[in-house]
Amino acid sequence: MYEKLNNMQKEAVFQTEGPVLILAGAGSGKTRVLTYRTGYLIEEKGVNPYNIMAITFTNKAAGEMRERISEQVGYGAESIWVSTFHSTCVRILRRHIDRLGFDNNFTIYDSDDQKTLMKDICKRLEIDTKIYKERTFLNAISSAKDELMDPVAFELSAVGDYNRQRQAKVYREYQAALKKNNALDFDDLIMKTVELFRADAEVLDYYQERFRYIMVDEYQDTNTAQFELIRTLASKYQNLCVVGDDDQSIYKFRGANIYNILNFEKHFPNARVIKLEQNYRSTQTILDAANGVIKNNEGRKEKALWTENGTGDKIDFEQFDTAYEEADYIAKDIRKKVEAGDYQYKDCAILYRTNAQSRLFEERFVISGIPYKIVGGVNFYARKEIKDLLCYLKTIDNARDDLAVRRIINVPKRGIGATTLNRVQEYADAHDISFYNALRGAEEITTLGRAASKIKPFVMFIQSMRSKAEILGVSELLRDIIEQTGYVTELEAEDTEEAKARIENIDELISKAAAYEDVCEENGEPASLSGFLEEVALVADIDSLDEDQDYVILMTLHSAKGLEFPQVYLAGMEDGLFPSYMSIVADDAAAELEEERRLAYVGITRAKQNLAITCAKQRMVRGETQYNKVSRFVKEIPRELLSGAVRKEKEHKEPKAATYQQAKQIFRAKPYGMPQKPEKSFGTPGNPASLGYQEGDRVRHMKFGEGTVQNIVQGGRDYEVTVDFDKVGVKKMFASFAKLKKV
DNA sequence: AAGACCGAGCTTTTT
DNA sequence: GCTCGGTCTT
Repeated sequence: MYEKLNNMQKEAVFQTEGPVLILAGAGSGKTRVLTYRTGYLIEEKGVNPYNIMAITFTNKAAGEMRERISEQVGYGAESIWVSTFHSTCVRILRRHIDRLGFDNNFTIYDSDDQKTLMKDICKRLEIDTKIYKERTFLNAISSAKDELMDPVAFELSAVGDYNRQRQAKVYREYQAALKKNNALDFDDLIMKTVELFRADAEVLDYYQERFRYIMVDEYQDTNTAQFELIRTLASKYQNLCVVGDDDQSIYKFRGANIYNILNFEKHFPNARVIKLEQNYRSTQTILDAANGVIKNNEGRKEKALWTENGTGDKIDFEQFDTAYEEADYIAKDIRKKVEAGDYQYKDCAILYRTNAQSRLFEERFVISGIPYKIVGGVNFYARKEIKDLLCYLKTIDNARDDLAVRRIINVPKRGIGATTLNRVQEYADAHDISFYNALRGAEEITTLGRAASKIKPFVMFIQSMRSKAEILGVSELLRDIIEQTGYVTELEAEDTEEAKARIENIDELISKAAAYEDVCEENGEPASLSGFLEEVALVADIDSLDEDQDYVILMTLHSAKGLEFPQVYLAGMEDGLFPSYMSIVADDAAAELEEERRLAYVGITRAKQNLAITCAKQRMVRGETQYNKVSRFVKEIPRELLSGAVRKEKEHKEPKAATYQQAKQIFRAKPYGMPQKPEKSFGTPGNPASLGYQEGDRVRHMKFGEGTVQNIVQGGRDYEVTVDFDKVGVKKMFASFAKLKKV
């Protein structure tokens, strides 16, 4: 079965002992190598699956690897530890963090929580957040943690630098507050684990013994803390295999240390280095373009991708006058290719530099009725209604998380305001107890007066939920919270489309909780509240990509790493946008431009068969019109690889404002983008009767009011309905979005 | 205490 | 252009 591998891949698979660096170019079959290697370890080398660990960055990658390993290995695959850096650390910390003075049921703070906490701290330290931004402090702290620098070390490094000394003070307070709340932020997860290993030889030895064979994917993205974690774990047996591509290192801003991969042979002098350069994904044209771009970077490990896949089509390069036309072209191109049967929607991906660019495409797709899915942007779990409910769960689970308690104490409104909260906080500080415990003894707080009577029911409620939590499952608990707080009832009363979307999200949360319980049951583990909260804290948007559903995928270039699509559109290839203006004017512009270039390389190499590169001469950025030149990266692609017309002629300049307004209407109605499952109306229009109205009927629209249906035409995958509204006149709209009701 | 109103800042990327 | 957060009003 190893005959399926090329010679270099075989070498990588068979080299099981000692440190190994696999330099795997884009699309060179590294996942295959890792899974075969795992199989080889178990079947040929007799290694116990229990002693193997594979670490990735995203849950999606971990899931895929787990799946492919179980196909490969069969028996015993489930005892291999395959997971992300963050969840690995959480699993370890849940068992042992008490040795560092935390409770094992700590909560995990996301960036919203961090900011709230930071705000608090700045207030307490009397720092004016108009001058010194919370984000700046948090970034400084995050970088420090990436480098394993604790507040003491930070302070030492700040000597003579007043600004840095202030940051050190904030850092110290911030850590103290986290500890008081029994909470960790994302960076702490890694750093505390390293700290634990350093502080406790017994624990370290246990995990070193357990993880005798360690594999790390996307190694070029590890930061110093992650490197130290891996190095420490592997130091006993030295069986460390890392896979990465320095050309795809795109997370420097997040602390990724490219020297982890460039200097691997220095860290592990007896390391074996294996290069995988044969590409199985793309056409030679695409690879030539990618090589043409990346070769302009210095300080990289020399590699040249090649393939046996054949030349393939040229790259379609198009420049437009405006970003609207760009979106329009891509939408039409996708439609054309889908209707010709060349591709399904899900074979197409639009990649861009910034999330903000997604909006134009979204508007265009809504109007054209093209199903799409945007990855990134506002995370499901960051939405208000979801966070509110999760904070109820957090409060029930961990009474020491003051942040969570404060968030929900007046949601829904209980008539408890800022003044009351401040008085409770003062009391809590004075008596050195948690916020929640101060609430429990509200009668004792003399300054409160009558407000104490409003607090009592809240405390009673949490207490009762706490005892229920022992018996109820997470989903039942959620339902109970919703029921008793009247959260959904309140939303129903609002009776707006936005409120409905929120309710849908809440339903989705309940299903996710139920799904969590099911999975736990299957695995024979107890479904704990903490477990659910933890899972929820560590999911990224990219994890929700579902390959079974047919939609065009829109995402940033960063999110696209590790994925591949038959048809890729690189949109907004303009100097100032990509490479970003920030990188062009940066102090270390040369280094930043190299990072941008790697990002371009990642983008190009996502394409399997077809690549289109587009840009616009003019686009709106932050309400201002910008005029941009074609990206320098496009110019680095050999000209003969490009085809496509530079669009000069103005094809039917339809009144953009009108369609724009139309799209906006639809937006207002559906503020959260696509539903989780694309609506039926996308694929199969069904018959006109399913609309529930016909020509001549009186209908009501949520924005336009009442009107008379003039015409219903089947247009592609949906019905186009023309309605004469009493107030606003004749409008054409798609049935699936208009949500017309017969009156 | 709760809702309305207005101005600032944002947009590089996120586990 | 839009969103968030702060202030002002009731």
